[in-house]
Amino acid sequence: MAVQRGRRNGSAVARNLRTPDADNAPTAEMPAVTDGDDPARARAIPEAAVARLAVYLRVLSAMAEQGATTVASEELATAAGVNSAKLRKDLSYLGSYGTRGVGYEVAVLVGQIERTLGLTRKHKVAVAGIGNLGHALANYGGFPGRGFPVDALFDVDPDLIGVPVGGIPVSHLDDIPQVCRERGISIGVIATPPPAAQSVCDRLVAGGVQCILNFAPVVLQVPDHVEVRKVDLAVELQILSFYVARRNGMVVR
Amino acid sequence: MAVQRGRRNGSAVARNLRTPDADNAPTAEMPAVTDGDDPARARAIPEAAVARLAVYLRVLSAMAEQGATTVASEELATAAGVNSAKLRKDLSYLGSYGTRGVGYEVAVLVGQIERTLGLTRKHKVAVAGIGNLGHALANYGGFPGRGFPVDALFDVDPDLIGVPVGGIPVSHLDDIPQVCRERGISIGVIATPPPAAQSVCDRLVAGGVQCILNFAPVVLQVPDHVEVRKVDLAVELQILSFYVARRNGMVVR
DNA sequence: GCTACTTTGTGCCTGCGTTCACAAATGGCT
DNA sequence: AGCCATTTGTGAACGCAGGCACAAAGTAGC
Repeated sequence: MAVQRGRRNGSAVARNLRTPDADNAPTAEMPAVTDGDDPARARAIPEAAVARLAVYLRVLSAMAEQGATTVASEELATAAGVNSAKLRKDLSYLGSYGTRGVGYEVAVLVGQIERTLGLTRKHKVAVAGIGNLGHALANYGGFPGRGFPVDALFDVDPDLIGVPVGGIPVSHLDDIPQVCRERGISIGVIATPPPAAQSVCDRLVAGGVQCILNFAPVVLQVPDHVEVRKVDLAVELQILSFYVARRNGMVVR
Repeated sequence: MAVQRGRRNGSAVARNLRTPDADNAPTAEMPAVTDGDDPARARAIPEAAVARLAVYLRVLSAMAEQGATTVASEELATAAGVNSAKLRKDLSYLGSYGTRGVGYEVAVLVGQIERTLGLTRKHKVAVAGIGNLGHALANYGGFPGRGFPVDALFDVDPDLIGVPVGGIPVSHLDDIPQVCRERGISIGVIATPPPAAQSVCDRLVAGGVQCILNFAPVVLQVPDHVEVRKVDLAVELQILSFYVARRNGMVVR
C-alpha cells in the first residue's frame, strides 16, 4: 500500500504492504499469481504473500547473522510483524521446509525464499531521471537487498550526460532502448518528473524491460506483459493525512 | 510498495497505497476505517479506497488545470487506471456529489476529496536521516502533493547539524521530541539507516508525532495510536524480481 | 409535458485473503 | 519403546473488496 502500517507490536500485524497497493499501492489489487505451465512448481502465490516473503527474508538474514540456526513460526512472525498462522501459510507456498515440533532451519528458509523470489540471479537495474531521487537511488550502490546492481543511468540534462554518478555514467533518455538491450537490463526505475514518465516508460519497454518501478505520480500505460509497481510519496502522505484528520475529528468532536 | 501497518500496496502501493501497499503493498490487510462517534460523518472508508482517492485527486487537479469543469465516472476511471464501478463506489464514500446523466463537477469533487483526506489543513513534516534519500526528500520542497511542508530535519552527523538543507537547518536526532512539539510536526519521515530507525521512531512518538512514513527496512514497533506506513525499496525490487523469475520460468521451461 | 438517453449510486454475487483451530508429525524424556 | 510437549501444515469459516448489472435520477429533445 501502497503500500503498507502495521499495527502495534506484540499482537502486531503488518498492515500495509501494499499495497498495496497498495498499493502498489497502493493500491491494492492483488491478483493471484498463477503459474500456468509448470505443474511441478505450480505456484499460485498471492502477491501480498510475495511482499511478505521479502520481509521474512530480511528478518531471517538478520537472524542468521546473529547465529540463529533454527526459528519457530511464532518467533519469526512477531519479528516480521505478522500473524503466525499467516506466516506459516505464506511459507507453505514455498513447500514444506519446516520440522514439526522444532521450527524452520534458517538457512534452508533463506535459500528457498531467495529461489522463489528469483534472487539467485542478479537483476540489472536502470534508473531514469537523475534528479534528487534518482541520485539517491544511484548512490545506494548495489541497492539494499543486494542482488540489484544499478547498471545504467539516464537523463535529458546535457550537463549530466557522461558524468558518472555512483560510478555509472549517465546516458541520454533517447538511448534507453539500445542501452537496456545491450546491458540486459531487467528492471527499470522511473524517477523523472511526471511529464516525462510515460515517454521513458515506453522506451524502457522498447528496450525489453519487463518490470518497472515507478516513482513518478503518473498512471503508466504499459503492455500486458510488463509489470509495474508504483511508489507514490504524495499518496502515502495523503493517506497519513487522512488518518490524522480522522483521528483529530474523532478526538475533538 | 510495501507499507507496513497499514494495509500494498502496493505498488505499489498502492501496491500502493499498498497496499498497499499496498502497496505498500502494497500489501494487504485492509481493515475498514470506522468512525466511531460521529454519526453524521459516519465513514468506513476502506484503506484501499483512500489510496485511490489520492490518485483521483491528482487526476482531477490535472483536469481542472486544463479547464475541465465536469467529468464522467468512465472518463475519470480510465484516466486513473481503475474500473468505473469501483471509482463510483469510492466516490460514494464521500457522499453523493454526482449528477446522474451528467457526471461530477470537477471542483466539487476536488474539494470533497481534499476535505475527506484532511488536506484542508497543512501537515508539517519532519525528515530524519539526511543521507541520500533524506536529502532528496528535503529538497522536494513542499512535497509533490503540496500541503506537506517540510518543517524540520534531523541527523546525527555533527557536520550536518545547523547546515540548512532545502532551506531548513538540520537538528540533532536527540532534539526530535522537543523540536517536533515546538513546531507541531504531525508527520515524521524516517530515512535513516536501519539500526537507527527504531530509536528515531521512538523519539518521534515522544514528540507527539502520530503518523510515520518509514523508508528504513525495519519493522517498527509503535503504540496503537500511531500510524505507520512503510516504503521499502528492497521489497519492491524483490517483488519485481519474483515476476521476472516467474516469467522466465514460464517462458524457458 | 412526455419520452428517450445518459450516467450515477448501489445491491448482490463472486473470489481472494486472513484467521481459527486442529490433526499430523517430530523430538525429547522416561 | 511409548508418551508428552511442541510446532508445523492446512481445511474450513469468515470477512472484505472488486465487478456486474440494474434501478433511480436527471437532462435533453420533441
